[in-house]
Amino acid sequence: MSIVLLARDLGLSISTVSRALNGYHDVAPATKQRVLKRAREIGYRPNPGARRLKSGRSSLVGVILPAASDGVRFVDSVASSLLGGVEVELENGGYGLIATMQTRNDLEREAALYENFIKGSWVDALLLVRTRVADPRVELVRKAHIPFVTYGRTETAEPYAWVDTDNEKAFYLATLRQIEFGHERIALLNGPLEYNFVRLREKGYTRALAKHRIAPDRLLMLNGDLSEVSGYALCRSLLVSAVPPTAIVCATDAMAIGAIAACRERGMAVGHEISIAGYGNSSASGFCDPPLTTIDHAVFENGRHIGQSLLRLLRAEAKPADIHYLEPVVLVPRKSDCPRK
Amino acid sequence: MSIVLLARDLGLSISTVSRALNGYHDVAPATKQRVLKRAREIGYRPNPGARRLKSGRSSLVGVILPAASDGVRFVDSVASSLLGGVEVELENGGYGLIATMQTRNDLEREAALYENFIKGSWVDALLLVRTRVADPRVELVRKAHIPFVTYGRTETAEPYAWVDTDNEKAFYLATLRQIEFGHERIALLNGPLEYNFVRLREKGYTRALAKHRIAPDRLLMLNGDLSEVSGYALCRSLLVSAVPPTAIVCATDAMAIGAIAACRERGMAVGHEISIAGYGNSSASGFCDPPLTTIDHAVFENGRHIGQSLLRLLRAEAKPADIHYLEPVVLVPRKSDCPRK
DNA sequence: TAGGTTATCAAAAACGTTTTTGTCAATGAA
DNA sequence: TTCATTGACAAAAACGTTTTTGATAACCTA
Repeated sequence: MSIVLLARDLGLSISTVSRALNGYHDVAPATKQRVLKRAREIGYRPNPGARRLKSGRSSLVGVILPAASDGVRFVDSVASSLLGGVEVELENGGYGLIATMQTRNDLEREAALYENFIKGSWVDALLLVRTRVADPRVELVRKAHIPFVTYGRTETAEPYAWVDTDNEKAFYLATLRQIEFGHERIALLNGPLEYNFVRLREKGYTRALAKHRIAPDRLLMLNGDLSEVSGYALCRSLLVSAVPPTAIVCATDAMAIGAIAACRERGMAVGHEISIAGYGNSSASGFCDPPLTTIDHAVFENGRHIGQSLLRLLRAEAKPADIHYLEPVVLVPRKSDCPRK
Repeated sequence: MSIVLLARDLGLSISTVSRALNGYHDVAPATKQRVLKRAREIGYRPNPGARRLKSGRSSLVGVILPAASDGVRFVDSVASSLLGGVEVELENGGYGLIATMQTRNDLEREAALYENFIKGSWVDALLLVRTRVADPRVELVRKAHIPFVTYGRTETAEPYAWVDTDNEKAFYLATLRQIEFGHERIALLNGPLEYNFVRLREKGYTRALAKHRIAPDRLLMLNGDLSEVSGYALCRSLLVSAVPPTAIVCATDAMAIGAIAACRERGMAVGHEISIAGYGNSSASGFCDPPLTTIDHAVFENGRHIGQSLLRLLRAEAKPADIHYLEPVVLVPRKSDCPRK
């Protein structure tokens, strides 16, 4: 009964206080100031439940953080920076960001989780992360008529708002660099094919090969999870093959670090006898041996773009079809890749 | 107006439907089943806002994820596993977990954020992570009379519910191992002293030294952030000092990896000429060169303990003073540390 | 001066639940 | 048979907002 107390304290009606607080224009400037001042003094905070119940709005954007499965730990990789960027922008617009965890990743539970989140009107808009090639969440959320932005693209007929890193360009650049180094047998250590970014990285890789008329070799395109263990295991299998690659581009720095370990184990000098590149410019990438050539991209900035896009959608300043942002990438040359021997 | 529709559909009163749904005992078993069945068919979900408004309860536990500052990125380090464990347990108890981000970490904003979260009755209980030695949040939350569990301990007079990793033991073990290797000049590369776990790690370190009557040397106890960069810089400064250490224990694997890089740069063979140990058993720790001797602890299990504790508190099955759980640690010996030359 | 605007505020009706207080019949004890 | 008890349901009052609709006075315009 907080707003009634505030109203009583001020000698005003509840409605006037509410309208003053919400910035309506049919309240006298002087009164408005008086209300605002007293509200601050008294420490009044509108009950979010009541507000949401009445208006249907929560001033909150939601994100469901995917389970840490397949070694693809979204939370652990970029979440901190990305969500930080989102939050910072949303805050400017008077919105908050809340996250909930998805502990299992079977499709049914996922759908139920999203349904609950939306139907419960927890949030006014949604951020979808770690998009898959065919992602049922996009349709599910669209049907709920709630604004949403995806981090990463997906295959769908209808237009939708997305922000993505230029994964294709990244792997085009990384692969091209190996080709220019004289390599021809270049392996790709990639992630699970269900993820869209994995397809895009493969696409960039094959495009670079095609440009130089190098036939892609299926035996050199391996998929694991994105972890060090996986990078180690896949690289190991490559090295013992009949015709091992002379260069390896990896989907993550973690995989590259695993791959480096595998090479070291076999006595191969990475950056001399074999060429390896990673992706992500992780904090460790500059400190492994040899320092990793990798791809850098501004995750925090990406988060800010997402935040801004969400705001524009919420304010109906833009249609989903208008919101597409491809974050540029930049290759960070270090010592792990090298000309062909 | 969803429950009224359901009630109308069933030919029952709203109150009976509500009581059936909430498991009261003054509704006939047959009626209860009928209500439950129809509710499921119709896909009825009580409006969380209305429920919260009326009952004051949200069936939600909240956690505020600290900003990624000082290189101490909570979200990126253990959050995924920890929160996963929390969520899994809470789910069993009919509770959910929501998180929000803390983008800045000045004290005022922090207090305001927590105030909002609590006063807005967003959550029924709170999880406090990354505790500091003197942590104003504990008092703040206690005053709000809301159940809470801290991950990590803090210095406070009143009893409170905590779950923590045995940081002291971890560094006691790691340091002891170096001593048994014959080292006497053992450095500690630690984190910001404001964090409680940092103090505990220092305590474990000094306790091991004391046991063997080695006088702690302030010049060997360095504090940085917990990143690779910091480990690199601190280690570098140690190596050029008058009497460099022969062993280094680090507060994180990341720091250890930075330290290894610094040693390599100066041509020192880690695991032969100099001994280095990390903490956390990160996925990278097994793949660096040399593989890192480190401390392992079950973060997910820790999360589950937190979840269970939260549930017991919420159900008033336990008092905060009864809830103390110290997670055991285990040393993982690898190749980065070695007997004194 | 009369009629219509506008500026400022208030009354009251929701929003969808939970919970308190009844009601009414059936049951048990005396 | 009578009175208290119990079992199963319903009525109605909140919870704290937002929003629609009104009301009043002051201000214009003609």
